[in-house]
Amino acid sequence: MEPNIFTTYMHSKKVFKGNKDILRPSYIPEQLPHREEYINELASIMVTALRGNRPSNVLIFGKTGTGKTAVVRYLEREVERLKRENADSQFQGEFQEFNVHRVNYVYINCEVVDTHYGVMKNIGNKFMSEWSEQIPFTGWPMEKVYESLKERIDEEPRVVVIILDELDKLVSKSGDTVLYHLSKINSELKQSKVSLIGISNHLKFTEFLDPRVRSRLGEEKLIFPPYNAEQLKDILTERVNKAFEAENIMDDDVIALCAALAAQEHGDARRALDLLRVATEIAEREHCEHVDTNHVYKAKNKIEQDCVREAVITLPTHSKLTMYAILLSRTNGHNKLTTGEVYAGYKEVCTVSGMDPLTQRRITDIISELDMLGLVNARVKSFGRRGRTKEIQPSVPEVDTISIIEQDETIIPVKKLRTFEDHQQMKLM
DNA sequence: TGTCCACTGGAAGGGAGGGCTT
DNA sequence: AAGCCCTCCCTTCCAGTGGACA
Repeated sequence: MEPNIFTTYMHSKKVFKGNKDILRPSYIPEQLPHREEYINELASIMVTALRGNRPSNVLIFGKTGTGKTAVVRYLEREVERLKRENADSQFQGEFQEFNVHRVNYVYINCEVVDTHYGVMKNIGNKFMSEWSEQIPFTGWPMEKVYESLKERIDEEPRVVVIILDELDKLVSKSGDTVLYHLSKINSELKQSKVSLIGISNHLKFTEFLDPRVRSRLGEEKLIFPPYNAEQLKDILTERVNKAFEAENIMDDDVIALCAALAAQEHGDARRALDLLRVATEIAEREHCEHVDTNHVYKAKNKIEQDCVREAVITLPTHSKLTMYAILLSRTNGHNKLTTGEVYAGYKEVCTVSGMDPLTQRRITDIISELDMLGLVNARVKSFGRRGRTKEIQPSVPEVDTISIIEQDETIIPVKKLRTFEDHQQMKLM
C-alpha cells in the first residue's frame, strides 16, 4: 500500500476496544436511570394513540441535559419496536383493540428548522405517497403547504405524534403561527388525529403564546428537574459499563469528577457524557491505558475552547468585525466599552478592511447576539446625564479569539491594524 | 422636580435571493 | 418572463428609559 497521511495512524493500536458512541448524548440506552417515573407518565398518556385515539398534547420543560429528548425518543423507539415485533399480525387476545401500525412519530428539532414554513414542510414530507410531490425548500404559499400537509396526514386513518424539540427557539424566532395551525388541525381532519409534544428549555415561553394556543398545547405538562451529582454518576457508570464491558479503563474518581463538574452546571447529563467521552479520547491519543482525572480536566478545557472557536468561526462577517473591535479595545486597556465606543471602533475596522459599516441600530442587535452566544458580557447601565447605554466586555480570551477571527480570509486587511493607536499613527503618516 | 443624555429596542418596511406558478 | 411567496438581513423612525445633575 502506498504511504498515506492516515497510514501511520491506521497502524497504531486502538487502546480502548469499547464503543465510544455509547458515550454520546444522542445514544438512547436500554434504561434511562432516574427518569422511569417520567417515562411511565408519558407512556400512560401516549398509550391512547395505540387505541387509535388522540393523546393529549404534552409540554415538557427542563434545562439542557435533563433527559427530555431522551425520554420522548425512548418511547418513540419502543413504539417502533412494537411495530417490528407485530409486523405480520395484529395484537391478539386482550390487546386486540390496539393497533401500533397506525401510529406515526415525527421528530422536528426547532433549533435546526426554525421557520413556520420549514416545520410544515418537514412534517408534510414525512408523509409522501405515490401521488404526492416533495414540498420544496421554499416557494409555495403557506396556505398551500398547510393544505398539502392536511391531505397527506388524512390520506389514511392514523395517529400522528409530532414532537417539536427546542420549541422555545421556534416561538421566539417565528412566533406561534405553526402552533396555532397544528393545534387546531384536528378539527379539519376527517380520519386522522394529531397530537403534539413540545419540548422547551424555558418554562416561561408559553407567556408569548396566543391564549388559545397555550390552552390547547398545554393539556398535560411535565417538568424535568436537573440531575444531582449522584444521579449523574449512575448514568455515567451505566454507560461506561455498556461501552467498555470487559475493560477496566476508568477509575471511580473519573466518573465522580465528571458528574461533579456537570452537576455544578445545572445537572447537565449531556455535559457529563461529553466530558467523559472527550477525556477517553484524550487518554487514547496519549496512549494511556487508563483514563484519569487529569484527562477530565484537559477535556473540560478542550470542550470550552472548542465551543468558543466554533461560535466565533461561524459568526457572520459584521459580527466578527464587531467582536474584533471589542477585543482590540480590550488589548488597548479599555476594560468596559459603551455601545458608542464599540461602534466607533467597528467603523475604524470596517474602514481599514474596506467594508461599508452597518448602522448603529444593527450593531446594537449584533452586540445582543454576541451576548446571547456568551462571547461578550453586555448589560444596560445608566450614566445619568451622560446617558443610558450598554456596558460591554469580552468574556473569552482576547489573544486566542483575535487569532481565530484573523483566520477569516475576508478580514485579512484588518490584520494590519493591531491596535487603534497604530491606525491613528498610520493616518498621521 | 424637571431636564437631558446616549442610547435601547420595537415596529415597519425595503430589497435581495431562492424557488414556485402561470 | 412576469408575478408571486417566504426568509433573511438590514435601515429608518421614534417613543421610552434610568439616573445624574441643575
